[in-house]
Amino acid sequence: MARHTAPDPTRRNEQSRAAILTAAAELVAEVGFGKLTIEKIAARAGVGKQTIYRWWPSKGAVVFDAFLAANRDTGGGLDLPDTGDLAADLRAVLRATADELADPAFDRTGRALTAEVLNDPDLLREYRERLLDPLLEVTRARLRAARAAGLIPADADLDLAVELLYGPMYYRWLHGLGPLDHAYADRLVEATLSALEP
Amino acid sequence: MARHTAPDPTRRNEQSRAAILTAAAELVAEVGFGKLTIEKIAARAGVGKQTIYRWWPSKGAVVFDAFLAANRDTGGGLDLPDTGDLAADLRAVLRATADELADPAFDRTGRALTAEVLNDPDLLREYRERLLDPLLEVTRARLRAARAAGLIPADADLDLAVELLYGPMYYRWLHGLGPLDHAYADRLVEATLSALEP
DNA sequence: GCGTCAAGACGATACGTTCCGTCTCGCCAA
DNA sequence: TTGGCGAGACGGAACGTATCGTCTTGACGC
Repeated sequence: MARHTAPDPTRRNEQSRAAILTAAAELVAEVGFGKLTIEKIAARAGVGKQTIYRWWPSKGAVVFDAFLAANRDTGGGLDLPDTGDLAADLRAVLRATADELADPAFDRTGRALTAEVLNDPDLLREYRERLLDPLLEVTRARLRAARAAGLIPADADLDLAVELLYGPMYYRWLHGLGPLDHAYADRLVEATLSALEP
Repeated sequence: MARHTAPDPTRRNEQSRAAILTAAAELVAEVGFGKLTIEKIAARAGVGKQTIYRWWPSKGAVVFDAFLAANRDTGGGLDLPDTGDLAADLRAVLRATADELADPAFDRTGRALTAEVLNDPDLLREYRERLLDPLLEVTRARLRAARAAGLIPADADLDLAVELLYGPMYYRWLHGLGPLDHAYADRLVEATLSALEP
C-alpha cells in the first residue's frame, strides 16, 4: 500500500539527500542509466531504500535532481550579458554550451538525462520549466532587446532564432556529427544572424 | 554459459523473425519502451525467448530492427528529387520529415528508439550508418548540385547547412517546443538558404 | 532415387539471480 | 510522542542461461 500522508519536508535529513544525489551522479557516470539501480544508489549513499522511495517517484527523477544539483553548483550559466554587441554575447553563450556538451563528464549524464526526459512527459515538463525554458527565454530576451534597438529586423521570428542557435548544436552533440568547438559556435551565431535578415 | 558458435543465418525462421519484429513494434507503441520486456515480445510473437536472445543482443536492438523494418516498408523517404528549384526540393523533404515527426504513431516509437540510441554507442553507429547518414548525404548532395550550379555561394558550408535544416526541427520535436507543420518546415528552409548567403 | 542420420533452429519452460516497490523493525532527533 | 532514518525481509517480475523434445535440412551411403 502506498503512503497515505505526504512526508514532512521540515524533518528531512539534508545529509541523506545530498548523499543520494552524489551517489546517483557518480553511478550514472560509471555504469550508465540503464544499469543504474535504486538499490545501488542506496548502498553507496549509505541510506535505506525507503528514504529514496519516500522522496522521489522514480529513478529518472533522482538522476534529474542530481543533474540539477550539479548544474546549480556550476552556476547554471543562465546569465546572458548585454554588452551591446549582440553577436559577441551570443557567441559567449554558444561557446559555453559547446564546452559543456564537449565535456566527457557531462556527456554521459546528459545523455542519460535526455533519454529519460524524452520518454517521460512529467520529466520533460519539469526539464523544460527548470532548465530549458529559462535558457531559451534569456536568449530570446537578448534578441528582443536587439530587435528593439533596431539591430535585427522588427519582424524577426525569435522562437525560430533560438532554435537555429541551439538546435543544430544539440543535433550534432546527440549524433556525434562533428566537433563542438568555439569555431562551430561562432559559425552558428553567424548563420543565425544572417538568417534573420530578409 | 554463452554460446561459442554463431547461429547459422541460412537456417533462420523468417516467420519467427517477422513475428518478433511486429510484436516489438506493437508493444513499444502500447506500453512504451521502459515497460517493454523480452518475455512479452516472445509471448505475443508465439516464440521462445531463446529465439530472441539467439539473434539480438539487447531489447534496444530488437526495437531498432523493428523500426528499420517498418521504415523500409514505407520506402524510407530517401529520395530527394532535383527539380532545379532548390527551395522547393528542400521544402518537400522538410515537410515530409515534419509530417512524420508529428504522427503520434511515429512519435512514441521514435522517442523510444532515440533514447536507446543515445546511450548505446553501437546502436548509435548503426543508426547513423543505416538511417541518419544516408538522409544527410542525399540532402548534402542536393545542396552540392545547387552549389555547382551557382545557386548558392561556392564557399557554403554544407555540413552546417544540413544541421540548420534538420537540427531545429529535431530540437523542437524532442522538446515539444511548438507545432511541426508545413509552415515551420518552409521557414526552416528559408532561414537556412538565407544563412548560406554571406 | 532413397533411407539414414547428425546438426541446428525452434517452442517451451525450469532455473538462479537481480532488482523492484512495499513493509516492518528499532533507533534517534525534534 | 511523532516521524524520518538505516537496515533488510518479502513476494513478484523480468532477467539471461540451460535443457528438454520436435522438426527441418543437408550430407552421405547404398
